[in-house]
Amino acid sequence: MRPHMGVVTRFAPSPTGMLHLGGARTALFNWLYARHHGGSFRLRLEDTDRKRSTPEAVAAILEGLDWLGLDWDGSIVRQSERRERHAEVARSLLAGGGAYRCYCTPEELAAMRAEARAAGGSALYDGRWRDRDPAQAPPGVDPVIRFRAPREGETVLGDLVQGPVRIDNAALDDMVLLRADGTPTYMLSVVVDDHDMGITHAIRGDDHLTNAFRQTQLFRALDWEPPAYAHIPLIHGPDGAKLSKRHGAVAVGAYADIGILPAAMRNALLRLGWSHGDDEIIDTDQAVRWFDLDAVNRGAARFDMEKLQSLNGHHIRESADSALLAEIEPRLAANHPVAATDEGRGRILALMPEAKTRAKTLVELADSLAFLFHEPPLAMTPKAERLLDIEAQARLGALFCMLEELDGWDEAGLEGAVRAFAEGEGVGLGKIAQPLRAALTGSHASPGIFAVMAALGREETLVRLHAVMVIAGERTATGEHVASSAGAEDPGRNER
RNA sequence: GACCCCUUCGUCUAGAGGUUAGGACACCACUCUUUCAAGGUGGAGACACGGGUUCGAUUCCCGUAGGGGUCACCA
Repeated sequence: MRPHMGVVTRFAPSPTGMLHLGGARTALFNWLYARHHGGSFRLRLEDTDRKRSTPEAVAAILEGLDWLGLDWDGSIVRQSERRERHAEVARSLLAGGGAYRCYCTPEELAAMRAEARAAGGSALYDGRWRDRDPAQAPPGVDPVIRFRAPREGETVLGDLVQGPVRIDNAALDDMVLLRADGTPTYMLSVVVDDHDMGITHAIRGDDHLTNAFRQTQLFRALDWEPPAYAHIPLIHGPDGAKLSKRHGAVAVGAYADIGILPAAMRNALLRLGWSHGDDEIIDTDQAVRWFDLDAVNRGAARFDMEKLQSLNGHHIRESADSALLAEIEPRLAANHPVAATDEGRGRILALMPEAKTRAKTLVELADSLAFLFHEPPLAMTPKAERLLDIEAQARLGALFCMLEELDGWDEAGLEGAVRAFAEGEGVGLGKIAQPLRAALTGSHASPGIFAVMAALGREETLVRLHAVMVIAGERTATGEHVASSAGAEDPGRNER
């Protein structure tokens, strides 16, 4: 498809809950389509159900879109504020015979449905007031206004994703346009607003497919041109069913919390149902350039957390160190105020190039760097504990003295010095690096040990090493470890 | 139940009437290596089934099965 300047898309959530994965992807596709064609992307809140719509949900949706980086054009349209316009359209339809008053009570309708279902059919309104004389209206019943839908023939939808889809008009009933209290229903509001807003393309979930037929009929009755519809497949949970609260983390905010980058989220959502050959890592500029509806799949997709994390890892690695620092600084500073100082930021930045190749989420990234701010003596993981055996402690003592005398303190110099030290000891580098890692980080796994030493700085490195030696000394003294010939009060000094 | 949609490795997907059916995640092995990752190399792994159409179908058509969606004075 060629860029089409007149494109107007919209994301039209009903503010009854969080912005979930499905809605986020619908928003993304509408946004991408508009941006790709140089058109505009509008936001409309479908809050005609006053009982279920909440300001909290509105806030959550806006926050979600903001996080995803999906900006809309123009002002937000609140459907509830357009009630009068909707009602007016319904009245004009009524005046022209395109709609009629129905005096059925909810009980009557329920009975009708039960009957239809029992007879093995679809639970449709049978149109009993369609041609009935309003003079027969029962007293005291406020009528609803129903659309006089065509009963013969079929309605064909040229869906941009699903292709041509047709349905017998007999399979559709006369939907309610205006409730008994005079408020418009969703079905009416969408049509009027899509028309008034000049929406050219309605991209939405597959679950709206049957609505499209009804809406198309309404458009025609009003003598308006319906937008082009594109019904994208739903996102399913791991069990293959439509995503819902019971699937756990479906609100986009939950992904922000676990440290997913918006760029990664967009990438993941984009690849669910849309593809561009074998491309997997797609940034937003490319997405805008490449996105079009003809490459959208028709089958539903399941959301894969593992793949999101992998994608997130890629996007983290491609992020600037300073951007990542800004992301994790608050997370780190919550437990370690030093992290928010120049000194702290310096340490984080020094290790960022190393750390970012290892993290799949910002949470992991922050966690992997937290040791920088732990106070010696460091808490040791069991594996780290095991690395610091008597022999290792002795070597660390000797290493401590060597490092104390070392000129300069940069990564390359440290690496050279420690390698030389290992050689002098007649052991592989691992025999030195691992205990050293345990002593400096409290863990058996960390970024490269020389980068860690450089980031920590000479003083802190020595303090941490010393702390380990002191503890070791105390343990030997109290007989906590079986003393070997190397075990003396201070392994460092003993070696000398 | 009625109507509508869908069906390629476990998952997301590419693909063409004739391909060794490609990639990514996950998995396994090897490699790199100071650890863990990342990276590199390799491996295992799919066209739901049955009929057609055709010289040839995984690809086109029709069924079947399976999955999903919709059937409100909700959106």
